[in-house]
Amino acid sequence: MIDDAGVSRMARYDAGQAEPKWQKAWTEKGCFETREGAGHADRPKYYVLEMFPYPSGRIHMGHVRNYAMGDVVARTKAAQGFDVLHPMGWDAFGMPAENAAMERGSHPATWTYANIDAMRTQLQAMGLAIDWSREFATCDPEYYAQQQALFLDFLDANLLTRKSATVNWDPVDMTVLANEQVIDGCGWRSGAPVEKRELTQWFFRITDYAEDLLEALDTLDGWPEKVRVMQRNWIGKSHGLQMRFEIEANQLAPDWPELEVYTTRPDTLYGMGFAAVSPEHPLAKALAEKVEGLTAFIEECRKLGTSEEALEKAEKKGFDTGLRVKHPFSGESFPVYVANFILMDYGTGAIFGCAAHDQRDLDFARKYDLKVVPVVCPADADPASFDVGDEAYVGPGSIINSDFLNGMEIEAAKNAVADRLSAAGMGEKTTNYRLRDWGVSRQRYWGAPIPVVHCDACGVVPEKKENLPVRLPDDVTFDRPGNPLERHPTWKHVPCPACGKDATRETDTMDTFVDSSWYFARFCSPRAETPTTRAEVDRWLPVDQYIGGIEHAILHLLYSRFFARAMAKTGHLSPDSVEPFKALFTQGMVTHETYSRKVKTAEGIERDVFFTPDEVSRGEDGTMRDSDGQPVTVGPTIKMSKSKRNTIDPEAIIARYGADTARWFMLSDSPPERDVEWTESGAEGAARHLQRVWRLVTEAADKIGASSGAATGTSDLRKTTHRAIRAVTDDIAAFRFNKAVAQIYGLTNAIAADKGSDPAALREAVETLIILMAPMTPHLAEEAWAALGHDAMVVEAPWPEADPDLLVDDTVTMPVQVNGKKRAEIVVAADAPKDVVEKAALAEDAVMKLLDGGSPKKVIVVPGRIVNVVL
RNA sequence: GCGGGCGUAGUCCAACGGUAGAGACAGAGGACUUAAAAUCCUUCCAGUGUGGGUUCGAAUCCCACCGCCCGCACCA
Repeated sequence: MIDDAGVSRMARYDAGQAEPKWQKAWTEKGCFETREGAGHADRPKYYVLEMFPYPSGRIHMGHVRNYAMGDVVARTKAAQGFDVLHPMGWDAFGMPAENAAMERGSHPATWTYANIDAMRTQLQAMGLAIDWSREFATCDPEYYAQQQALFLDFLDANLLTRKSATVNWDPVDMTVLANEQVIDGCGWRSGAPVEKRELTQWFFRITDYAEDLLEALDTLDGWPEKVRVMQRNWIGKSHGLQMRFEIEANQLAPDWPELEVYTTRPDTLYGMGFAAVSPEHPLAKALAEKVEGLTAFIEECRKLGTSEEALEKAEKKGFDTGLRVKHPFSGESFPVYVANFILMDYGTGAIFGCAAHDQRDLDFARKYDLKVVPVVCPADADPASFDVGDEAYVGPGSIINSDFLNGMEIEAAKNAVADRLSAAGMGEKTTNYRLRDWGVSRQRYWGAPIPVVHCDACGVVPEKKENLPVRLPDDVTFDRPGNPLERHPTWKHVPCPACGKDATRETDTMDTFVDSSWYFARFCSPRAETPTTRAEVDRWLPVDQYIGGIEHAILHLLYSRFFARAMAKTGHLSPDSVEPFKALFTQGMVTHETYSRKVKTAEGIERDVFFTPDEVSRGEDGTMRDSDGQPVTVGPTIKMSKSKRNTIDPEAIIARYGADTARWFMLSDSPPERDVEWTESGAEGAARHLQRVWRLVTEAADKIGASSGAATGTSDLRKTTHRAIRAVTDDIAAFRFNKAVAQIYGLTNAIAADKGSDPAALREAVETLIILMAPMTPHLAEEAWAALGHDAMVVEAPWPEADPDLLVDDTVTMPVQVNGKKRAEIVVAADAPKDVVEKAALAEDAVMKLLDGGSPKKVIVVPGRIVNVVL
């Protein structure tokens, strides 16, 4: 940027100089520190929280957007008289720190805390209104000590269980994953296909709360419907029947007199064609020892399991075990298969197959030539001839081919079957959930150690609370895969807390999602010697506004809801705080164009090579790579990502334009829930606007001088000012930051266009502009506020109130439609009665011409809005 | 396949069922300047994805279809 002559250089707003100055001023005055204890109990509380970052080392534009939004809320609420809690911390445990340690031969803590320092500096450069005195990282022993205390309390309250289970094993990260962390059959972090393993693990009993977590979703009206739907589906409640089939006498499985299945369609019991169990079903395992080929089949299923399945569009495969079950009513005999499409995780891991009314069962039956009997007949079909082809019929209808059920509707038939089976002691109605217990054991170092000891004599013994924290040892190595805690020479050898004999520590650590499931509560009293202090959590929780990415719609948000319930049960939270987040806002992503070229590798494979925005320039002939002057392909606008190299570094933007510009641009244009595209021209436009505001303010400061009388009258400028107050206030409250920004542009334009307003009205307009902008561009606002002669800071200024008298007009311009088409405009008094408005409309030339002397069929007058004349 | 969302100027986006345009970006012209930058002024551009319906009146409500995005996905 070329510097200009001295005069205009003086006039320019220098963000690089102003921003650190005001950040220092805020910090010195403790503007954002929220007091504990009595605090500001006279003021209503407001807790605003953005999802805390993982300390990867650098902030990205997604952070800028997220924290800019939260900051607008925090600053606006503070100006509106709320006692605001707006803290920040670090979600600091997890695999990347271990990976970094492996690569660099250093310690995860070194890497993590260095990253935290770097990111704190970057976040502070954004000028966020954060109470940094409450900062903590989840890897601080002070934090995980309290998490271990929670774990022990949960254990005591039967909220935890230790059980052997088939778990998802990530072969790359060499650790267990929760169901929620398996995406398309692959580990959420490593992307490697997940394997099944049998391990003894700690589980939080989240399924005990399945019904509560589901029902309470209806009360979360401050949450996006989308997220509630996703959680509802995840919990996956279904009503059905758990029933038992008698297994016919055989040599193969003499210990198995019956097979238990779960069904939501007991009405189709007479349509049964086969029974099937999961390859992981105990019966399958028992049979595998005796039935030739079954072991191989099960092994094949296990391997295919999850990854290829998606590609191959799930071909149904089965293995006839030779076993047969008896129909409970007809006595008919049906084969039992082991089938690859039966999930062990759901229901009982076994089904009865009704081919005619379930697509999967039909595919399977056609393949193995099994019986297909339609038992539900649609209303418009002939029961005598109704049959299915290759498409199962799943719609409503009446029951056929089903003995005592014939003629019933589906619901009645379900009940009839359930009644008869339960009377015979062969089944009962059950409610089933898709939600599984939350397995939290991880075979990793960089996590909170699970505070239990294994003793040969006493079994699993909880560590004593006074011995917390169970600290991670510092002297560990990462030169080999696996868990360093396991192979540490001394760490795990401890006396049993119960009997004092030699025993072994648990070497598993907790899933990092545990860390983030209660940090919002810890912020209320971050230095307490207990996990929470009731006075503080009772004052602050629930979080009034939580802001973060949609990617946490299930995992983090569901776990946190469970944790709040568990903490309430163990006395760490009020029973009123079981919903930790009163309102949730999920912001969109930050996107950018991509720049690439097709390049052939040595093997002759064509692939894309990407370039960063810094490496290319847009010219008249298209977009070129600077280093070689050759064109690049401008690709789709997608989420900023390292792999596509379409990232913009916030630090560079702040250095170039200032934090206010970055914040302003992030809030402009796109609605916050939608994706926003970062463009160079957009950023420049934002910077230009801030310069313009600065210029208007300094010009106005000259005009206003020292005059300080209150503005009076009803000038256009005053009306515009007060309308902006109303609109911006409403827009910010409703998370319509893009509209608030547009309103501020409107007010800015009005001030720029204003010629003759009196100094008082001009002062009012300019000061309003500054205060309305302050939540978004706080540094510029302070600088401008000072330029107008204020000694106090704008953060201390109260939010303005709109004067209702200035929001209404005396007269309004109303369009006049004839048959829905606009033909004229009339100007009438705002409170003119309908008949006056009607008369004025009908007196318009254009209307009279169309009326042609006749009288209208109807005249609709919407006061203040429109007149429609119907001929 | 199921569920949710979105389609409005060249672009991003506004519009209680009531004049399609608040605002921004980009473009064009002009002013200032030796020139450029910066700044200021003026200005072009769509009738709302498509087809129906409800209504005095539809971008908005309803139905169908098309396109894009996001979840979930053998859940018995």
